[in-house]
Amino acid sequence: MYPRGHPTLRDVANEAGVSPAIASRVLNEDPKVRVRDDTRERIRSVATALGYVPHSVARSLRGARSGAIGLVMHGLDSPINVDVLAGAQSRCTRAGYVTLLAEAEELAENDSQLRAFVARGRLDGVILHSGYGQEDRLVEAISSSVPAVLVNADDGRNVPTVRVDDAAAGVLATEHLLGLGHREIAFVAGPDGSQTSDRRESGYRAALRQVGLAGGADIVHAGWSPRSGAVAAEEILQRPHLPTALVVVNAVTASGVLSTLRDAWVRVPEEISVVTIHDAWFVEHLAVALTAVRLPLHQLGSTAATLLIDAIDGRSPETNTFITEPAPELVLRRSTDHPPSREG
Amino acid sequence: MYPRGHPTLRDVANEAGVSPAIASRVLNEDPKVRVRDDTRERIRSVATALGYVPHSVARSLRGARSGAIGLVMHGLDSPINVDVLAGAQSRCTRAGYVTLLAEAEELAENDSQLRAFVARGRLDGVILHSGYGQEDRLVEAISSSVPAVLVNADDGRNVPTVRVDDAAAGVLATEHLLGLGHREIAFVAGPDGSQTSDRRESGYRAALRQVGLAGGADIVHAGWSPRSGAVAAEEILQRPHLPTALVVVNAVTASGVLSTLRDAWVRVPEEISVVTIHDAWFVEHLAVALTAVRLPLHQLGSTAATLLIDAIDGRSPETNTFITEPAPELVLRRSTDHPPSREG
DNA sequence: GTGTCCTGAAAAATCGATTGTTCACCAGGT
DNA sequence: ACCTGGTGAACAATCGATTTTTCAGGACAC
Repeated sequence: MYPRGHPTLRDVANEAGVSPAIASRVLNEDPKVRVRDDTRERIRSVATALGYVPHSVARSLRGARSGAIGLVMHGLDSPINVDVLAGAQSRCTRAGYVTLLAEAEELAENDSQLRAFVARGRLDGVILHSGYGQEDRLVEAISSSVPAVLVNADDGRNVPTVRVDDAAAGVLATEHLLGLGHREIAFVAGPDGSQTSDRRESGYRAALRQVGLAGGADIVHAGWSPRSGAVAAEEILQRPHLPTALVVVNAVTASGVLSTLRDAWVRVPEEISVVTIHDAWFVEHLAVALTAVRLPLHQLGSTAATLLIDAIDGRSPETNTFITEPAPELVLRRSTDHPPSREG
Repeated sequence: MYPRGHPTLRDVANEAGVSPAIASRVLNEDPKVRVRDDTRERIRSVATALGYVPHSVARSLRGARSGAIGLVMHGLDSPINVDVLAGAQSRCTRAGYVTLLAEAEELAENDSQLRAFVARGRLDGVILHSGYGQEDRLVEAISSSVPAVLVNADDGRNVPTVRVDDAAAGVLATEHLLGLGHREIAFVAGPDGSQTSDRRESGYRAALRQVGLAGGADIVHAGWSPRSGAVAAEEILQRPHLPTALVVVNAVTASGVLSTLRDAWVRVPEEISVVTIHDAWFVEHLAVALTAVRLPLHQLGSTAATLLIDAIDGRSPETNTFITEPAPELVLRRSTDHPPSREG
């Protein structure tokens, strides 16, 4: 081994009896350079023999590229966004980038963490999982330092944005219930300010309007946690008149809703139908196997990564992209059926 | 703005009429240097005015530290390990490190990804989520390049290892069932080669031995997926004689087990009790709210990070650490009760 | 014999910050 | 006048790889 542990390019060059310059070009297969075959061979075999590994930091410093992409996610410990994360991570990795992971809340609260994350030279670009409201400063701070792509945000900033068709998903879920004969359908929404929830809600409203039920919108506010879903369900159960069906904004929220209904001995779907948006892995294992709208969330992540990489490579990406393929799709399970008054 | 976008230290120094050397020392608050107060002020205000941000890559090159820690996880899209990931990520971030995320399978399969990840200078250390078997090459490749801490692996390598007390969790789950009067208890195990599963199984066996049921061990092999749990449950249901209780190695596997039991109209816990190890968020929302052993997985991640940071700072960490605080704990829910023959 | 061209490779500058060494200047002592 | 000492800051080397520029030496033509 060498004094400081790893052999450097200079060590390889010395050992091969050439200059670092020519060693660099040979090892990087620079086509614009003419080298004798035996020299080329010698350099290569010395590099292998010494176990030479390029120093990524030195390379970045000179090359102005770090080969790293930042992933800023909400709620790392929540299962909601793992698909997006996995899709983005996988695409970045396959493209030869390494990925840096950060949590949006931490970054927004802690300036020194934010600075460390976007420190110059560290990142070639950032994928910012967004649409949670109240994140203008973060988006601004990040997108002014490095190329960025937003995931799930509404458009309206001058930063490229990618999202799935949440409104269509809301329509699909609601039309399914309408088709089964339901007319009293409540929407269990996410937290205030969530653009994702708002778009799904607007789909729900649109579907109601379509059948002339414009005034029938019935919104119950919850959040992204099982607990908030449970609270919303309790609220609904205290009404004198139950709706015959629920559209729940999200699968995690729905898990809380279903558990509360089970504990209150309200039968699903006999007494009340439930459909959710987001076909997560666990929905078929909940208290009742849950009918859900499948969204291409993995694609969402990977497409965001693709767009970002385009931007890094200098191709300016579209500013507003919908993932339409595969299209949102209803996955039928046990939790939806005709409303009680019309059963059979 | 400056030619290449961001002002450099030299720009700040020029603007303030000093040398880069003194600017660096002032901005880093080097105590060993004497500077007049007005000079100090001038440098600081120029830096602020110009919006100077240090170039992390240049700093790393000189300082031999990158300020980055690698997190290598199994199954990023699986919910099993998010707690560990979140714990490690959070601890690293708070300590001022950024975190690089990679998937163990990808790295093991793809040499160029592995090389990009452990390229010299990029990482100060790696937390390697382990214990899945068949990963010797990966552990070797990583731990020979940078300081590393293994999570969940058996010891026996010369790499520091952290884990929770899986055996104790297995004992706890099994003793709970024994205490309820069960004597025919099957263990639904993880995949072959999983050290985590093996340790939990050994706890199960130990608890049986403790009450003189050494020969009563009944192992059904499954895996980490809901599907594998479902298959295992189907296998059990085809027996002429059902066990009265199941210990399931993991909550995700258990979700498949429970769904299969529900679909086969086998009542839990009236006909069969089920307990799982790993009190994930969703276990209370499954087909039946599931009794589970809570493990300090978040702590596991954060302790691994702490040990790694110690190692990076030159303090050699213990080679074999158990997370004992908080201790494994049984969380009682609906899925366990007395066996049918003794009910009441 | 000298100038030109080409090949193959070395030299040196560069990326931006850090850090050990050196240095100019002034006050005070002899 | 001359040396000493301390202050405040500049100088220059360094980290490791990349890349532009330069150069040595042989072949060839005139």
